[in-house]
Amino acid sequence: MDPTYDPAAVERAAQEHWRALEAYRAKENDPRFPKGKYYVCSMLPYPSGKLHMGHMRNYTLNDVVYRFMRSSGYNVMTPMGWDAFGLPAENAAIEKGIAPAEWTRANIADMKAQFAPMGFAFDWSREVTTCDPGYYRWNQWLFLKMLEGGIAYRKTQVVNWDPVDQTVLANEQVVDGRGWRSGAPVEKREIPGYYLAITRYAEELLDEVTNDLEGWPEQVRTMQENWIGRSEGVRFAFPFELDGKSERLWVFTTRADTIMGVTFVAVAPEHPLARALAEREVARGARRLQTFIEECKRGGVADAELAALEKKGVATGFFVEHPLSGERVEVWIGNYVLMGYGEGAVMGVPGHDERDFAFALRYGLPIKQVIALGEEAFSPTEWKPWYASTEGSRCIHSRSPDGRYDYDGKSYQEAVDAVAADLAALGLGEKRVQWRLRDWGISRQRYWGTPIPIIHCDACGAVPVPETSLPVLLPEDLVPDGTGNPLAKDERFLACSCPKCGKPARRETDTMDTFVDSSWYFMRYCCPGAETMVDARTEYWMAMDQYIGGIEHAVLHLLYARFWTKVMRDLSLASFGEPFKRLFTQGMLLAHCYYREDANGRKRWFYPAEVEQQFDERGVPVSAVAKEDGKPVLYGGIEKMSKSKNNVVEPGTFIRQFGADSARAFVMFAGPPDQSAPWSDASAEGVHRFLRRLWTFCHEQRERIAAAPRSVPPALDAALKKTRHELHVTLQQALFDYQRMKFNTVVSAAMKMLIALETARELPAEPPASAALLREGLGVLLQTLYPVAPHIAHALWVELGFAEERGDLLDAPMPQPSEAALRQDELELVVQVNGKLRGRVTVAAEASEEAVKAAALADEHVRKFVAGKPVRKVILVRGKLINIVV
RNA sequence: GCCCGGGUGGCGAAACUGGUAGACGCAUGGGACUUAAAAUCCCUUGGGGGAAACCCCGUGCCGGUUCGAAUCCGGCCCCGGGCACCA
Repeated sequence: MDPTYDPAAVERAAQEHWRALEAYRAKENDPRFPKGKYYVCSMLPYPSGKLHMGHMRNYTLNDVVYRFMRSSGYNVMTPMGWDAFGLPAENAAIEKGIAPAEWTRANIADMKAQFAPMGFAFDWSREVTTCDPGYYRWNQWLFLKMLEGGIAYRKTQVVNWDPVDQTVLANEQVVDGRGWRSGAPVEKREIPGYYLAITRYAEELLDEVTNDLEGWPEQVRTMQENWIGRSEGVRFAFPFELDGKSERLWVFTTRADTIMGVTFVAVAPEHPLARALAEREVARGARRLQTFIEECKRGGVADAELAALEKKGVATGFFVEHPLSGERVEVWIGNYVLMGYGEGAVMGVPGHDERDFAFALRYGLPIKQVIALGEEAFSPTEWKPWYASTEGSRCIHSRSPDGRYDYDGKSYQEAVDAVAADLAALGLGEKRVQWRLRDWGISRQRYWGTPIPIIHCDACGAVPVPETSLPVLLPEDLVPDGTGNPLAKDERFLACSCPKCGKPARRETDTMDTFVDSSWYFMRYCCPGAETMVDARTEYWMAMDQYIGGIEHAVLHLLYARFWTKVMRDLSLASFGEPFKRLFTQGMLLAHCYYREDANGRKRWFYPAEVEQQFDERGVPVSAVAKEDGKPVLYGGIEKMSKSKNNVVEPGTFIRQFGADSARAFVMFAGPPDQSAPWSDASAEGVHRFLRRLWTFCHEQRERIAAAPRSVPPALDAALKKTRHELHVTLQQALFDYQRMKFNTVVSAAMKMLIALETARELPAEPPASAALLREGLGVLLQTLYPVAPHIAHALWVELGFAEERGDLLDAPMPQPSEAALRQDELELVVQVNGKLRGRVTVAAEASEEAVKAAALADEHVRKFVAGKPVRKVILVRGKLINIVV
């Protein structure tokens, strides 16, 4: 055994050992694992080319779960793949002039090589690359099935349009309302596209996320619930006449109880009525409405952008009829009304809706109070939150002029019911459940994605590509130039014949949203090489037992994957409707950043390695200087690792110096895995010191351990007993923390175990008992540490002879705390007086309540604080504390 | 703007269901070893007061519930994630 810890040698040897065994190759129904399967998977990475410490943290988490579950007796499988389609490859192509395919494949090779030294337990035989035709053909195939089943359909969508580059822009590519390359103001443009009817599954998606997904974080469940957004309300119509025709303007409201407070209606700029009124106005020679609608087209389509807009509107001078009061209500066009939600029109009740209130104040519209809450005073100039209250509210001034409809005195629910019934009787409305969720638009006017398998024929229209002609291959040699979609300029791709009539036709040039790729890749991992989309092996591994990924995917990806799974279930491709039993959302890895500003205010960011931090005598960081010139740099705080701030920490250098185990252990130790944590070289070296100390200790003790008895004798002296107690309490906590995925405290536990054992080394106990305890303790320590730092654990496990006795660490069962070691004869209790800590007493474990009280009151320190005052109450918390209230 | 999180020493954090705030680690200061440095080891380290025993204050801010609050409730401030074409 090498007396000094050489991580490179240790890691090479351990990896070679497990490679030779093909240790991570998972087989269905493997008889070695009677507890059954366990499928753990991390969200697949985008192959950007550079692996950073953030990846390291994510996949270490995954690996720790793998190893812990395997040590617990499960047939564990963990795969890896690449989310290979997407925008960054096109951007790289524009910048470097190389085809996205080439760039992407080179990146994958690079990243795979960078993964190698980390020792992750991936079963690479299951690798999925989403830009491979063997994968994306099934996106196309399922899309065709969805078309057949009516789940996929075509309608218009609104996109960001760059008028200079003649290109559709992603929201990300719109910066301050302008195209990021051209700088031209972005416009909204309507174009046709394909949609998937996720709203058909809204009820089920909501119901299951609320009631069934108990293994999911509460916050993600809440976010999805709110996203799906079920609301009960009333859909009703304002009748009107236009050009002699009777028409209806439909709206949806959750506040039908305020219907008598309507003083205007607002429609979206894209609403057919808005267009009709604008055209009518143009015919009369005015362009006020047209101008406003044009104005609303400015800017992008991102909801965050729209929501932040100043609420503006324009009166149309056109009136509709209030369905109950019969009053004339003016139609406005409002920039805040979304065509995609509800009916694209809303009733305006300024008295009881904050947004309408502000709108009415701005444009001098009447504000009518129709709800009262107790004695609260209503002011038409100042908004108060109770105006929108539904609890304890009563309708007032809610009587139609003809007296036919009267809701005065009714509560929220009574009024809603009555209004809905009255509208229904008129045939002008009914109760309705409205979803916030919108159908999923999957068409992208981009090259690097799955081609949508449609052929456009002048005679037959949009014709699906026959199943037998799949996959529609994406040409891999095109180089986008930032204007338009290169597929639309590629004659080889475009030219085809209509599957229906055989005449020359054109291929659809839109590709699919990359969320399609990530909606089912985890099922494909289960069945490498399958000739169908999925097969029986998928049924074995799915549903996934533990899914791990970033919180940023809480809604979109996770909702789409759930939807996709349900569609597959309904097509009899899966027996399960929910893909992920347990979900863990990991936090980001952050890093310090440093900069200097030049005369023009431009920032130059320094790599952390170029900077030296200086501290005052109390350890408070005071300033940082650049190593190159010794002059100060400014501290930019702890930020998300990004290229632009030069604070991306790459694992390579650290691993070469300190080893993968140190890097793995530190990223686990840095903080709770579900929260963001900063990378720090100094702290990481601290973890490395721990591993080195462990190695040295094992080396020192190896002969004593070799000669030690295999089990700890039942009778131990007090000092050994105490050490063993500490060890097993720590083990118990570590096992609990493994289960709840708090791996930071697992690393702490391993450190505490080493401290306890180092202390035990000094104990003057009789040699065999203390050697036996050391042996037991190191065995426990190595197994506790193993999932986090597998290589060093493996090496020491072998060196200390555990492998010979108990087999390979991979499959050695996790140790369990011993009841005997956990038991204590005496307990130390904290004594509080009026809730403040005033003393401690040691009592026998099974001492009676009376005896404990007596002991506490006898403590001289406690007596000082009780000091003759009458004891009003004594609270005893078993095994913890006693509180004396005086 | 809307939805969801988070805020504890100089720093990363711990405290499992309301019960000893700061485990474990980093950094800092002091010391040992060394010709020296590195490495290693030991001690100190929330703030204030005190010679000491010990006392007071302290978990973003304000208020409440409780024998007892980092933890529960109400209000506020700040930071982060998402908002449907970044992945």
